[in-house]
Amino acid sequence: MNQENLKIYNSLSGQKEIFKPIQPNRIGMYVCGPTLYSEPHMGNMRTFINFDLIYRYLLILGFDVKYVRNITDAGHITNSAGDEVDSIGKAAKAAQMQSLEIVYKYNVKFQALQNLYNMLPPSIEPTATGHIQEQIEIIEKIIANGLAYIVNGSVYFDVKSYSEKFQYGILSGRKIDELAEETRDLNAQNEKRFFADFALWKKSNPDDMQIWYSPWGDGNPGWHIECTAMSTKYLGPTFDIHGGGMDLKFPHHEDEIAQSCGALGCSPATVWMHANMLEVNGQKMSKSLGNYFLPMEIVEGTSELFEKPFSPNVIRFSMMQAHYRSTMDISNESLLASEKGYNRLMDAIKSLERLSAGKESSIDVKALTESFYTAMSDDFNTPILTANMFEAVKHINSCKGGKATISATDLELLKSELNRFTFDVLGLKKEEGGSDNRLASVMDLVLELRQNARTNKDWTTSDQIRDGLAKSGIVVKDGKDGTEWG
RNA sequence: GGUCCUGUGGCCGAGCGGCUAGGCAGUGGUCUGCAAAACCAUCUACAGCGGUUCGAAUCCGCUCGGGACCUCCA
Repeated sequence: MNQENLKIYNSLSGQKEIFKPIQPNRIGMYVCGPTLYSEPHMGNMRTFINFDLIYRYLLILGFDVKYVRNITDAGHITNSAGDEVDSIGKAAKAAQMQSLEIVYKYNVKFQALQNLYNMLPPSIEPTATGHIQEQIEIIEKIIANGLAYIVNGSVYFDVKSYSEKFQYGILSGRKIDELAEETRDLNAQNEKRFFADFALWKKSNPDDMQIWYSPWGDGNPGWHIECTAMSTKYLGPTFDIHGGGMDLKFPHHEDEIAQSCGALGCSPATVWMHANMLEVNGQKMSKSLGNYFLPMEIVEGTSELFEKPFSPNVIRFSMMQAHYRSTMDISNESLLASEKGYNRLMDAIKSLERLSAGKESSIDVKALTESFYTAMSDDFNTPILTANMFEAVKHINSCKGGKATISATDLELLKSELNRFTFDVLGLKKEEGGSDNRLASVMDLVLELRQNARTNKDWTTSDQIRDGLAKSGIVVKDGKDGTEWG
């Protein structure tokens, strides 16, 4: 399996396409990151975990990937009704903090969550406030191209003029005429000439928490312009992959396309990828519905929705059992099921290390490991990948039980590929432990004593040892060729 | 109201014209001092109604249900 076989579903065309990087072997990828006005919830994390998976697999295929994920730390005042919706400023006022204090606070948490869920750091995590100048420059270009207008210190994108040269709605499939009918009565008194116009720069209010200077007066950048400015700066006018949550498709990504075309004359990305929503009882997890929970609540077991704590690995694995383009329902039951499956996989990987090779293999190991690549190269199909990995699990267990065999070559192949896909692609964290030599020698002694008891059919003693160890979290399993612990 | 997605067995979740994934749970075995695990076998499916086709969960139409976006949102 190689780079040429990779297929990716492109939201722009609505179909899977063979992926062709703009430059051979190199990929520029931009993913819309979080707005840090509160702690990211599990739904937010799903998107980032999915793009982490995609990033990881692209690396495995040997691409040189530049992965840019922004941090939105500027409040945006872009509501079409003209209302103030500066979420960061609002949170700051409520906490009697400054805007960047709020952002910093939640950024620390976000970075910790990245670690917790074993996400690789992007190549760059640029911030909106660090790129005000770049945003102003893009806006100036759009104005110079006659596709934006200034009203009372604010700048708006002129969707009607834009539509004469470009197709507004190309990504989301929306048509301006249809949009018009629905919203015509919403907000009549508005600075905007046309309801679909959106703010590139918004004049500040006296009580704004953050204000920047611009050629048009003091104000705030519009919501969409930061992504255009930063993606252009770090990846160029057109790059390979632009990703984000499904809910950003319209208007955010649509407007990004308009801004890039309007300023630079070209669409920012050749491939658009959208990760689908995490759901609770069939409904999108969201702040406003209140059906969300925080990543730490589930790991610590403090959420009422879950009867016990679940490890980040289990949560991540459970996400990998759903496709990134499908909605995923998370529940106590689904995590319990994933936890058992996860343990099964991990046990098999441990068993694989101890497996001894036979003369030949009773199954086609090469075809099996190739199926891992086939699954992932088909639009990152992790449910198929995990299904195929469980085929490997089954075979490992059969070998262990003496009902199947594996050759030395195949054993090495399976070891390297299964480990690669488990840890490097799915991004499950290797569990530490087992490296403590002192514990290992103590356990050898304890298990020897227990074995003596078992030989003497002294079940009271042997069970006492097993139960006692269980209290310390050490599980003892009596197998055919001796006792395992872990 | 508009645009789009979706409805798979007890649960989660793939497949998207033929060969009926996978995980969890259930049932019956094997193994086992017991336990746990594992292995083998097995049972529950493609919302409904029509149509296209030699053949449909998979394509088309209608009906019913669920959801997303259209306003900040991962």
